[in-house]
Amino acid sequence: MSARRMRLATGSRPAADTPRPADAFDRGPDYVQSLHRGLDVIRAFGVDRPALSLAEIARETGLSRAVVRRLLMTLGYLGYVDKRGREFTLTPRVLDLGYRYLSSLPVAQFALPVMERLARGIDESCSLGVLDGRDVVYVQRVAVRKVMTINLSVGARLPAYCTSMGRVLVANLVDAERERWLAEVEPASRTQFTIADRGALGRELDRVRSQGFAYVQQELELGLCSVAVPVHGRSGETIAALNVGLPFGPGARARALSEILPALRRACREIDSTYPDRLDAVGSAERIDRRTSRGA
Amino acid sequence: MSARRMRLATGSRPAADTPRPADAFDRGPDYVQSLHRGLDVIRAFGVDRPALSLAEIARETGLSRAVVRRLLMTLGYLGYVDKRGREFTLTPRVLDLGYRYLSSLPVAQFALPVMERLARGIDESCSLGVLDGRDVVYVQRVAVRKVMTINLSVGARLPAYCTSMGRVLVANLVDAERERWLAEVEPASRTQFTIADRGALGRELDRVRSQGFAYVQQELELGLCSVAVPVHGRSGETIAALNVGLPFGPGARARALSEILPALRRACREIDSTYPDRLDAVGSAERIDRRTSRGA
DNA sequence: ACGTTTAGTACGCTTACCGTACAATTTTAG
DNA sequence: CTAAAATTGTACGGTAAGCGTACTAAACGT
Repeated sequence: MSARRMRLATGSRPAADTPRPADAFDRGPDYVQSLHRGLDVIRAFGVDRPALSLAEIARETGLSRAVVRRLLMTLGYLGYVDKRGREFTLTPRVLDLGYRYLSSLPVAQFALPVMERLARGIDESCSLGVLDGRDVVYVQRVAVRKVMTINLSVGARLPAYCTSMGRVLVANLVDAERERWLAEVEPASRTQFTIADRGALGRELDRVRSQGFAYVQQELELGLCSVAVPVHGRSGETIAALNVGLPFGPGARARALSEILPALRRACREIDSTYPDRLDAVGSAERIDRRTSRGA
Repeated sequence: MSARRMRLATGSRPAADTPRPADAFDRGPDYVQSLHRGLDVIRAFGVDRPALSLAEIARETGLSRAVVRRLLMTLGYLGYVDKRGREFTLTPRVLDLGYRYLSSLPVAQFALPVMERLARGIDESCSLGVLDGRDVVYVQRVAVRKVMTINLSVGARLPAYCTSMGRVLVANLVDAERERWLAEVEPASRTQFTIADRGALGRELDRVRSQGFAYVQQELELGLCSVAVPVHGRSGETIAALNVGLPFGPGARARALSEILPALRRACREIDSTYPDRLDAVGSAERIDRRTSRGA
């Protein structure tokens, strides 16, 4: 019996009894297995695995070789993967997919020139990020030469709980979502300074919200600090976060608060006023538990 | 009768009679419809369509509403799309897909710091691109404030035939592929300066290859010029192109050739020497005709 | 209030997909 | 250099996963 048939058993609608944010997606009867599997094949590739063989992908994804082969042939036919000998690689075409998202986020475009000026002015890297579940995702970035241990570019992800942008974004979620996020977050002590306690994190979020910015010092990584402020949409809701990273050292905090923060605020006002209409999507914490099993 | 059954009729292997580059993909018996359709749903979103309703997507993709719904539910379940009211939007998660490709292209990482120095030195924007079929795809970019009519970012695409990076990349393809590319290109006169003649284009490509760089003046757009040089992998093959754009004006050409070109060459040598092993994929023109029907 | 468009549900049909099994090829090991 | 191991490619029967039509319900526009 098909999974879809279950609908008969359960009766009518899937009954949104859990206080889920209105429009949630179940893995309900409407679920296309092949699409899920195909996307997982793409995700099998990554930083440390630029080229994979059929068998490797099959092992990686837990799918049968026959299935992986069909999926790869399809992706190849569509131009998303290339084959050299027995190795498969992703093609620039998959970038196109991601680009769809970026170009549907106008603020990423409008912010760029402002970010360039800002980064030059203070000679530190500057990024724009949005929230996706537990992570901050970088949607725009202007780097300056400084050699940092962390090399981030557009599309990169960092845990929200220990980054300045993450805190700003979570702090400005509507109450219900923030609570949900806090309840589900799993903070880890990345350094000895990381706030890894749920309670303390909650209090910090309150503070961030009321003071309108987040300053994080060596919580993600030793030697690294950052300040972030919220970027607002037309109707005032937070749609992104803008941050500046700086090396830790004596006076880092003072510099962050007295020099950088005001510059960030100015940049934000510019962005807020510059861009015209579409104010869309900061992303939400809703998605937190709807991940594919083979997470992150 | 299933399409896969056809294999019985055709006998053994699909017979690579056409002089296709060794490992080509057919839309053969191994083809997963749902994956193709699902990816098309993602591609339905774009610059001018950040939020779409079910019916709009169905119209856009030519799929039945029931199918689109199932695909959207699946994408939603996996966290690739969000739903607000009746509108669907892409989430930052799709960026993750594109990011897989970028991070599997090491040169994009290694080039960044070099590009930053270069861009600052000459105060002009600098980009790194690879070839994908008929297009150049931007995989890294360092912009400077100058207001250009064209606003490019990572993931953007431009036709190869009328851009400096495109010419460099095509010029350095192996002979067979370059011929193929030339035979299939459909040049259009984007400005009165565009080389829109196949023969002239072929000659220009030869020149570009022998001289080791491409200079393009107002062929893509009036007021815009650019110079590009090839970036090499370990084994000497061209794996990307590095370019600098500059505004057109009297002396633009002179400046491009006497000031910018040497700087580009220097930057290239740095990149060539810097990065360690993996030299992968410049992308190829192979994929040119394996596009989904609802192309670019 | 009424027609029109859109979203959601139901369900029978079948094809598109699955996975096992086998053959051909390449790689590793001894 | 040959045997064993691993990987890719091919074949094919079974079926459930996905399809699309048809209908209902809700939302929208005027």
